[in-house]
Amino acid sequence: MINIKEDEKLSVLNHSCAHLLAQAVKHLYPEAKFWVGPVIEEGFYYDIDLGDEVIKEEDLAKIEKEMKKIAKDGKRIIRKEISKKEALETFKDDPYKIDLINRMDENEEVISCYQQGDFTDLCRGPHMETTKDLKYFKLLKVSGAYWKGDAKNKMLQRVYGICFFNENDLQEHLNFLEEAKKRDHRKLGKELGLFMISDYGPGFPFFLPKGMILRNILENFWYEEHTKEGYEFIKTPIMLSKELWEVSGHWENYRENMYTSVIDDKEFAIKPMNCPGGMLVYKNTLHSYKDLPIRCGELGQVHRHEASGALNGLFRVRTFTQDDAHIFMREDQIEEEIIRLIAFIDRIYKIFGLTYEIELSTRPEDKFIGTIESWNRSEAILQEACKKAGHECKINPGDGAFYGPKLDFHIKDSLGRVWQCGTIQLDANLPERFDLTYINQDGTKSRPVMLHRVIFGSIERFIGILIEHFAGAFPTWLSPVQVKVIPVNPEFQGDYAKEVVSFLKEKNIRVELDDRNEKLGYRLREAQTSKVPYTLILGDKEKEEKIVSYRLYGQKETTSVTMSQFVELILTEIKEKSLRK
RNA sequence: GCCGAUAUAGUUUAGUGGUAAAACAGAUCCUUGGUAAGGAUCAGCGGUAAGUUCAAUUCUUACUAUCGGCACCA
Repeated sequence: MINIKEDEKLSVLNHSCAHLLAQAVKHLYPEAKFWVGPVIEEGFYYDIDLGDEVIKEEDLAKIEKEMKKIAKDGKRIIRKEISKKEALETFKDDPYKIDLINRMDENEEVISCYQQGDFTDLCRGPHMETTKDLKYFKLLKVSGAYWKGDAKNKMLQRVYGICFFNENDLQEHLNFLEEAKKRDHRKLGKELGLFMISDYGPGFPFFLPKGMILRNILENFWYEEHTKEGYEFIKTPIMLSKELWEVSGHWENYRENMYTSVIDDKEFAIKPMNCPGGMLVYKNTLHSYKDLPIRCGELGQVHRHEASGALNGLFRVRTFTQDDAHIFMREDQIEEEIIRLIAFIDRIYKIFGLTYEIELSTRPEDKFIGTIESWNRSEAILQEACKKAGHECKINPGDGAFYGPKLDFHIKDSLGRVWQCGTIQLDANLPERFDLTYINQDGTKSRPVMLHRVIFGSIERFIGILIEHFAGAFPTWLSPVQVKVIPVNPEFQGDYAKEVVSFLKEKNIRVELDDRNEKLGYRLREAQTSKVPYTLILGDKEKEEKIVSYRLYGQKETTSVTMSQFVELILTEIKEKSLRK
């Protein structure tokens, strides 16, 4: 996927296109007031206040037409430098621009503007020389957007677009958007029978039999890998009393997202996170310094009341299963444990063919518990460990959890889109709140520190990402159906087909027989559209010679091998968790 | 939650102020086929609730859900 922001020339082009958009909007809606029009990874947008008027999807064509007209006229884009006073005068009719000017640095005495024909905009630049260069653009969508990104503010209208230097690049980008649409996990999830969401439970997904196979494989894989890494496992209750959430700080900091209920006059909350339960498990027994680190994993189902507008297939749901674990350590073990964890996460992502970047999210401005000193210390430790693990680490200020800073893993899928999945959160606060201790060599008590961490993030979201990443054509080890067996004529080779099916089933291969009275071509086609990795075609030749002819997903030709050769081939592929070519 | 759009069969869509259509999928049958799309027959539909109207799937309103964003976030 193209990142406009990272390409200097494309950035300038798109920035100029944003001005062109504003100019066209001004022509069509003279009352329009303008906030800002920055370049983003996928093009540009402009935030506009139209008073009572509304730009709708169908108006975009009209605006585009006006933009083309202005561009064709090809006015020069002229930079002007004026004083703050002059600027306040020039933009006196636009309160948004006045706000921008007043927010500027005291010592920034000279303010730059860019003029093209009848339109002048406040702007640092740089810009293209003339509007003539703006030929290959497309307006993509309109929506509301809060002024200054703050939900307390008024909503402006945001128009998104993208601009390229030639028709080909533009077309390529539009094709990419089409491709992404085809891979939409909501669409594929429906087509492949993986999951559903009912109107009776918005944000509460149902897993269907095929999706359940995928999910069970992922969970078993998770248990296996964590066992190798020295984890032990627990399951904690979904619902716990209000007092617990008061101790953990969730009642104070997270309540608006929690489902609560009164039982026998006592208030309870459904867990939005697994940590407090994990704390209680730790406290259940005494711990020696020799036992640390304790790595305690839980595939824990949490419920969070997410805003209705945030829901999106499996990506944003109201109940999901975190592949959670809490690691309790001595202070001197933190760094080593984090480095080890980063390597673990790296190994897991590689198996799926996913690349990633790490970001450090620091202390939120208002909602946090603990002291600023302890936050600073934790942030420094995370950053240092990340560096020592050989990874660069961008800073994402103010995005930490309320109990601690975190390293976030941003996964890049096969289309180059980015998703946040894994996170490692360093927490010195909850051990304090829950008064966790361990016994030292000299018999005194010390406070452990803990890590919260997930690798998939949520099983649901991760499955959504995998669906889109693989476009529904999962590697064989993950495929709900691994082999489809099709007798050319069920009447003549049906028995042989059944024999083959039961043989494969014995080897724990997930196999389906298609001996419907449908044309061969039709059944083959269906095997392809259901994205099954292997289709076995069994005719008289195969039956007589006791062989099978297999066709790989996405390929036309077939290969004939003996049964045992085929089993060996597929079992090796499953064992090695090979990615499909 | 906010801005905007959408809601018709299992799915994808068409169409209409006079009582709903197609394709695919499904069922039964004919066709017994080496890389989908021959035939016959059948079954199935207007998110919910109000309002306007002689008459509403069609117009209006509210609600609900979904989609594109914003805000929030695993």
